[in-house]
Amino acid sequence: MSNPNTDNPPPAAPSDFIRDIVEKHVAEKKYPQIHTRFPPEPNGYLHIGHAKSICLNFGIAHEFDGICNLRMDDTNPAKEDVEYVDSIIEDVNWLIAGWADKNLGLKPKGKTPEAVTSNGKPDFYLPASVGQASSLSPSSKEKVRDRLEACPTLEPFYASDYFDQIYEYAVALIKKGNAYVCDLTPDQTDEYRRNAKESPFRNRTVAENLDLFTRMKNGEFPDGTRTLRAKIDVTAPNIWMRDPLIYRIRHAEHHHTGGKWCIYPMYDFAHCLSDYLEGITHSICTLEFEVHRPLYDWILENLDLPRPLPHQYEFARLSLTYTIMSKRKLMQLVNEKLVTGWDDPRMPTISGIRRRGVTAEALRAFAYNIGITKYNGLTDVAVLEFAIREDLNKRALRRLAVLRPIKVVITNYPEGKTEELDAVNNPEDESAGKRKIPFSRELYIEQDDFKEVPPPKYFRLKPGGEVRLKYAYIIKCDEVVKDATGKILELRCTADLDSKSGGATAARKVKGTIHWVSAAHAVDAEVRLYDRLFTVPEPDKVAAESASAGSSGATGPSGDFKSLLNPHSLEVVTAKCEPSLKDAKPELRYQFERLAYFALDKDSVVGSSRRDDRTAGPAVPTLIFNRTITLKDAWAKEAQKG
RNA sequence: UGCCCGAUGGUGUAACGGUAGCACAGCAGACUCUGAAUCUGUUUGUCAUGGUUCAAAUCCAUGUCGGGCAGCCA
Repeated sequence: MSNPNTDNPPPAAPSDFIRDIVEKHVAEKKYPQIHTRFPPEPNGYLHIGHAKSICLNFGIAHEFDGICNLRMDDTNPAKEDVEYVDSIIEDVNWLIAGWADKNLGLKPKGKTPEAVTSNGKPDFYLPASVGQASSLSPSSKEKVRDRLEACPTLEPFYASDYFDQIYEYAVALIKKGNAYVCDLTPDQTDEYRRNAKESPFRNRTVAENLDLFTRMKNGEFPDGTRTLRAKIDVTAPNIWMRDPLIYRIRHAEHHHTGGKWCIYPMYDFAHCLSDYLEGITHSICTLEFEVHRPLYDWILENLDLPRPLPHQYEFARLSLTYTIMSKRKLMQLVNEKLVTGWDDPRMPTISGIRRRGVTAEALRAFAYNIGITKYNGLTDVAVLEFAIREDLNKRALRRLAVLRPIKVVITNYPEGKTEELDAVNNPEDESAGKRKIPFSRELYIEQDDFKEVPPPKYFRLKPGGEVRLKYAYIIKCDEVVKDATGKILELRCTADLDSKSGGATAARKVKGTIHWVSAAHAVDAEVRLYDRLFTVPEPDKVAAESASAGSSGATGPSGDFKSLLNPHSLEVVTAKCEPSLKDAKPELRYQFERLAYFALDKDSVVGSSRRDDRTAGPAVPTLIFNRTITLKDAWAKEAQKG
């Protein structure tokens, strides 16, 4: 769980066209219970676009007291892997934890609908129709939950668990004369379909089709030599109704079913039936599947399945500025080591976002804020950044840390003296309490907080100028000490020793307040300063343009989005931190005052296992912070104007 | 090219025949021991043209623009 400090109140449930439909169905009592599903293909890591879908599907289940199944849409063994299955489970659990985890549909490990059959029928996890529901008690919902809770080892649903059923449905379609085995090559199939021409194999007998399909299943034919096609209408204006393929031959090991199958159902055939088998009521997907909906309906209707059938609804996928969402391109970044992995904090993956320090609450608030429509828009990444700052502002512990130090000597402060000053942990949350920070004669301040030649409106430290050291004294810069090259070595300052909190001149107004760290007490930390991964707002668009414009050839045929990577997306510094940061905890969030929000990276070694006993070589920082996001910086904007 | 879908300030969304609202961003100011947060104010919008109607962002028609699909991927 991501529970740093405060539990922010959940945002108000949003309203959108899909929720309107669900609400109407609930009012009509059309279904015994609302049942959605989140069906990723395990061929990559989940990204923030999936987070939108997760929040929609689980949000609906949560708001209407329903269930949302997590289902691996794993019908293509060539592209899928257990690594992705595992990451998907982790990411979904993280995102819904403490929110919709009670609405998560899982199943007993190893069970399939067939495996739990009690009367010869598949045992649906929730009623798939009103007719079947009548045999269930009104508390069917609780039964489902009881069943889930009673089983210690639960797992997500897998489309591949239904391969037996789906196969039987295909046979049923053949027997009805609604499907046939086709021997056309891929190229021929393509050509026939484009030209609305019937396959010469379209009118094979049922017996012949049954025989051929059985032999396909038995592995008698090589990949690509035969397919099973639904017999619909090759002249249909919608391409997907022109006798679509529903099974293809793939002699491949499947990550979940192993070597059991050498034929695999296509998405269109597997998906609607998986929805049906799980008793899904609202099958929500993105816009590109809209043209597939007639096929979705056709399959279920032509199998004469009991009604009401699941229904498909489509919404616009998320696009974000300065971000790419294509799994293929993200994988390219990983494979070519342009980032450190799928969970690199610069990646738009859920795992990357999490590692960066963003909380699940913030991500959910973002998903709620952007809404659900059928319009293909481009959301400003600033909306995400706002959600992150809003969340972190409320929960982050304030700390003093100097990223790029300059030494300051307080010449009128006694050598060897140390004071412990009170500092507030979180001004947004009084219950977070206070801590002590040490003050002494030699300090570090931020390089940015001193200017020998200050620009207009600069109210930090300058020669002869005064500034407040947060929680400590007002100091005045008397002297700038430089080396032969003109590099600043240290600033010599005097403090107004009465200006500390409670002191005689504590109320004196100085325009600037800056952060600092006592040099003798400072703790070093590696700080990874992340920035956006791309330099342009629409990397996909630019890449596409350079690709099409580009017989110039320099950027290559795919449009080289990699040339748009921000070379400054990661900068690593060694920061001087106040000593309390020694005890930083991975589950907490920190604000280094006046700078940014940070979270401990998983590479850190913290607590009692800190490697303080290191003997050889330079000290390797064991404290590693990731910059989640900077504070808003009005001064940067002001300085730019000048 | 065929089929499908969409269009409300800079961006994302709401208004479901009856006052065009919210959020982000921007701008200006107040406050501030974080140039943060908070608070106040504020610029900017119904794709176009017709039609229906007492009344249209909303219904209809046409056009324009944008997106999707045309894998034995999902």
